[in-house]
Amino acid sequence: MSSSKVTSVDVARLVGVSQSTVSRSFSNDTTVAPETRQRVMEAARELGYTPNAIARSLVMQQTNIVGILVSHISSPFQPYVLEKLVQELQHIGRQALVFSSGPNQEFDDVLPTVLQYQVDALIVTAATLSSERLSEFERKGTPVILFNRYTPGELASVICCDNIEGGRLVANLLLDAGHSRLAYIAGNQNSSTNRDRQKGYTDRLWERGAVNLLVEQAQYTYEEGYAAARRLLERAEPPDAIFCAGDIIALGAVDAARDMAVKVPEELSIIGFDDIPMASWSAYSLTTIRAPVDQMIDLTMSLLVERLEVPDSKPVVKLLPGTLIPRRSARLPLSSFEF
Amino acid sequence: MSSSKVTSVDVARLVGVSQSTVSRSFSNDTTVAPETRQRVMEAARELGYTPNAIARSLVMQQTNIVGILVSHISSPFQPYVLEKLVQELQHIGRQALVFSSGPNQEFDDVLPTVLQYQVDALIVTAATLSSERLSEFERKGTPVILFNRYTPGELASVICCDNIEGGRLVANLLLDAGHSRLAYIAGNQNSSTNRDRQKGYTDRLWERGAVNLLVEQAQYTYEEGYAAARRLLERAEPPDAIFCAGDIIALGAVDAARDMAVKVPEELSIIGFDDIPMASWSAYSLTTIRAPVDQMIDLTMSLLVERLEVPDSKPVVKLLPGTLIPRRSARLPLSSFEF
DNA sequence: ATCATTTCTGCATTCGTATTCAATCGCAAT
DNA sequence: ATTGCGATTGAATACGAATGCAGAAATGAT
Repeated sequence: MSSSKVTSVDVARLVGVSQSTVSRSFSNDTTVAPETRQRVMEAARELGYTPNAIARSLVMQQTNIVGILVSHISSPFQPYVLEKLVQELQHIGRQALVFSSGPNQEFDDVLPTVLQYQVDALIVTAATLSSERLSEFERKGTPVILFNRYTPGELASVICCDNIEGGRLVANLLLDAGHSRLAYIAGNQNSSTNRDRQKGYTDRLWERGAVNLLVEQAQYTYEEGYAAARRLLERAEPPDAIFCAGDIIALGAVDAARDMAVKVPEELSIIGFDDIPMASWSAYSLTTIRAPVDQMIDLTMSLLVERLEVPDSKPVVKLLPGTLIPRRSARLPLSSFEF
Repeated sequence: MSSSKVTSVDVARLVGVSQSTVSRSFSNDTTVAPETRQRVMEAARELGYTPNAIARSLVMQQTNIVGILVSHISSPFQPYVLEKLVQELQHIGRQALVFSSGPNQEFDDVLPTVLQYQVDALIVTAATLSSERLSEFERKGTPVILFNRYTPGELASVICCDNIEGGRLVANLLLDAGHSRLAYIAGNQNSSTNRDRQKGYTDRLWERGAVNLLVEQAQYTYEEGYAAARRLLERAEPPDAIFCAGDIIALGAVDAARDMAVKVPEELSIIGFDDIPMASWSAYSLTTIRAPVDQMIDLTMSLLVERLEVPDSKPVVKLLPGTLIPRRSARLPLSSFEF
């Protein structure tokens, strides 16, 4: 039952040195007599002293805290990203302060709080952020990185899968394989991932003369994917290929087809996007476009470090190509399997 | 390009009042002339002033930050919990500082950092925490809540599904339905969830005279569940019922059975634990024991608030019963379906 | 032995905000 | 006009650690 708060002053008193010396003992790059440092450390252990990161942050003008804004962690693409980001941040000695927009809570509501906590940087994954808000961070000198979310503008860095190109790739594949009645199941309407995937897909279809596209709306959930696919398959002229805005939707679509006795891929090709873990499960074996998540995270971290350590670094935009993961949910041209 | 750091002093200067008045204007329960407060707020907006939560934390001796320790967010039970916790914390005006133990990084390594950041409380989900470490928090007066992790001892509060009783329930169900060659696929050996589920299951089997139990080890992943189930089914005398330490393992087991042309549930019953979202997917329709997650989270939050606001509140241990969710992956006595 | 250098340590201040205590003002009652 | 009271406000200090500057001690050079 030692006193609940032990400060560097207490340690100093016990050792018989000044508070400065205690402070210096705890930072590696300062000059303290080895023997003194050791006595300080011993006393610290004895008293149960832990440096106060809050106080340090105040004087150092740097918290070592990075904010992470997420929405719908539950969507299976996110947890992996979040976990990795948290771990990588720990790795470079930063902490992750995580904010989430609830179902009906807009991000702009939580941003004031983020600002108050003096985060050194902010990573935004799959969320909508108004540019006025962005500029508040910019003005404060806090770098913002949009992860897998592409918004034009120079206020923030962007690390994103090239969703437009990915959509085009799918269009080409499906047409090359001879599909003729194409469909798209969209994800959240205000997400940039959905917007870009849809745009690439439909643009390319249009360019190649496939103009009759069926489109259904869904949120990024299994259930909505299932329902949307059902609606498509119950039509008089059901599609023979469905591109889904995300894997989670596609998995629902696969099950919908199975439950309606529509053979995948013989009668219906289904292609997803992201390559979440479940896509590879043997019950699904989902053909999909893999977003290079690990690479994106690596890039995010190195960009973060640069923006934190190089004073005049500027925001950067990086688009990374997705790659086809051919599995068994879609009939594709043989050439797709060649790598 | 206004100055990157605006403080309450700047606002005070602009309005022509003292810093104290600015500070008071931003806290609700203090007495400031309404007209003055308004002028302060206007000036604050004009300058882009945001209160500095770090400085406030230092003087208030309270950060409003709650630490959350997670391991393997990727295991599908966790993201939902994490998201909910983060949102609920926001709801009561606290932030979540998230720490993760990497694949080979023990928790004890990150705890010093947690301590440094002066979190008001700590929530630990599914991780191992030595009791020496726990006592450091206790000594500092920081409440610790173990979420879904039961460790004897009075140093921390515990909110946990009653895994032992859950395991017993499964044993009863499988025996009542007439299964005779029972198996268990274990999860991480050092997790309390696995330990307790296994204990309840095997104890009850033993009590009822079923002594020939097959056991396989796995981590909490689909792949390891798949592999473990394969090993079981390749035996000379394969089991006719498998209880898995977690749903994610069970899903792998279902797919393994399917791939080996073992009919589920006709030839093999599979029961999981947790009721993760995928368990209800039509490709699986997994019979499982549902951990009352929402209830657990609600309890966690109210307990947290109590421990933060009531000075002498003591740690609390709460065990909540799991409930059977009968689906189509197991043959069960008819009575199971009656609710 | 003297002075120059290096190494180490203490003093005092700073970071930005909350809060105690005392001062001031306006206004009503006497 | 004087006193008293409540409502506002300002001055000063505390929170805990980092750091520039200047002594002090120790070492080395001459």
